[in-house]
Amino acid sequence: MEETTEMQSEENKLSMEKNKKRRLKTPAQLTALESFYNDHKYPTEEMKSELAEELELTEKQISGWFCHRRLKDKKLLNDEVGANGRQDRSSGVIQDRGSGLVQDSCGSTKHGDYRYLDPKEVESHGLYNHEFSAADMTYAHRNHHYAENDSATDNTSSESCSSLQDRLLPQGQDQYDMEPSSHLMPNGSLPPLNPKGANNMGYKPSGYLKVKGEIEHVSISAVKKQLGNHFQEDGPLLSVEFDTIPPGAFEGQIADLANEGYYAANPALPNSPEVSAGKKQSSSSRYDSYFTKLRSQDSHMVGGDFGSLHGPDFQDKKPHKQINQRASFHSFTNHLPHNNSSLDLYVDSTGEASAYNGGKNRRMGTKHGFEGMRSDSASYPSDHYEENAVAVKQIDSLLDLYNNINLKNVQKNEYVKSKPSNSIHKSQIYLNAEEKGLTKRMANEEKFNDERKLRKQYHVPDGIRVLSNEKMVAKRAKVDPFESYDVKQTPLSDLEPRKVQRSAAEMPSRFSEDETAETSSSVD
DNA sequence: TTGTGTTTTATTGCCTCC
DNA sequence: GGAGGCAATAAAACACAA
Repeated sequence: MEETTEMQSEENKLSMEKNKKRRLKTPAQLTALESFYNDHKYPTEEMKSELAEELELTEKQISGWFCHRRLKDKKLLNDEVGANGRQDRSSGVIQDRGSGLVQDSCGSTKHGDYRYLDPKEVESHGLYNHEFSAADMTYAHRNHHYAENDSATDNTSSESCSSLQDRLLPQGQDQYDMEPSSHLMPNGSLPPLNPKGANNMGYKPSGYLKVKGEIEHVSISAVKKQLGNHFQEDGPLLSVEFDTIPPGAFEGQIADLANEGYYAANPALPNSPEVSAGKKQSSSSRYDSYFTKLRSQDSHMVGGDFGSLHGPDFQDKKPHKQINQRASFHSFTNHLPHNNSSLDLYVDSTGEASAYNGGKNRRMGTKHGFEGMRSDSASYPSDHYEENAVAVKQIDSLLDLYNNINLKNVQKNEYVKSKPSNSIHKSQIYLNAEEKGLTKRMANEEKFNDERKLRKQYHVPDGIRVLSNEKMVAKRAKVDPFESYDVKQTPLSDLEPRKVQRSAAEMPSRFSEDETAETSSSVD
């Protein structure tokens, strides 16, 4: 009797061990899932089964994972909103528009959260592919108008179609990178932050926040634009405290606007940080179809040669910004946390990189390009290396499959033609992203090595979550006009070190606690 | 080493839509 | 009624400080 019980318990034990209650997804699986989630938050059955097959998981697991992933996104977004709610209420009319955006990133339809689009609808209707409805196009067009009007301070990411941009910027990373001044105050100091958000979120502000930041930036940049040369980057912070508008400032800009469209001719303000120059350059050229194409591609895909864009001054002033910019396109390959360490990173002049993670266990890949990506994706404990290599191949094939599908649609779309940079094949994007990804990551790693612990604490795959939120917000907002604005919340990876470095006493007195994050986005 | 907090995974129940 | 999704919950796995 007892014997049988023992035997049964033994069997149970074995069976328990065999079917562990909880099995952690392998890093490779997570990478694949995250990558896929980036593009498809609501995968179809087909996708799920295929994914399940590729990853050797059950469809149930896949479904569950996606479900929880969406919940996670939602929760994070809610946290973000909660942490920044007061700021939202203080943003006036423009903010109202922003607040109209739905916070929920999970696409729950039963609560009527999404007044614009159901996420499923978005996906099934191929918003990615820009098959907008008339209303969508109207909205997008309006948005485009905003983007164009703000292009004087806009940056290279000012493509009006956020979804396209999302496709272009799988992680939305380059947006941050293209916005160097968002990380620095005009005097080179670090902008104040929203400590609460930085603390609590553990990842870059995204989605609603980003949109909201951009929304505010519209007004700020409009003022900047109008001020033109009179705008002082090192002056009082816009939206917080304005200098008296110089006499004639508006006339001059009106004339400029009349002559040059909305481009506020203001080349390279003396004190203007790279953004101004960079943005203006990129935006001003947006209407030159050819150069737009080139620059757009260059900026987006190559991360922009900011050295040439901004000249040596900029480089001298903000060397680490250059690093950050070079590091644009933190592609989807960088989905995994903990693989950041600066200690042994080196990027030589050819862009070739050697990276050995000084952390626990991540040995980074050594080459850029796909190899870099793969090694990146496979930068896990050695026992996962082989597995990762296989999985990354699987990711490639999966993403290619769906990306190609999307690409076909994208290429069909006439709208895309006006946005050349957006029509780039995603695989190409990935390729470029991968080329840049490693250097960027390494640069970031070098830059943010000190905060590695903090990041680890949150298990934040830097790009993913942010992009996911952003993408969702953008989708639901019907391609928010301000998605294209370059104003971003400074990535947490940028924020945290500053948070550490800057004590409260160092904070500019004019920043209230709530203003910090807001202003940091507004300043640039 | 241990306790504690956080994250991730799995399960269940309920709701909505078809 | 079934499918799919969300929300709540439990528990394992993990990270980290003492």
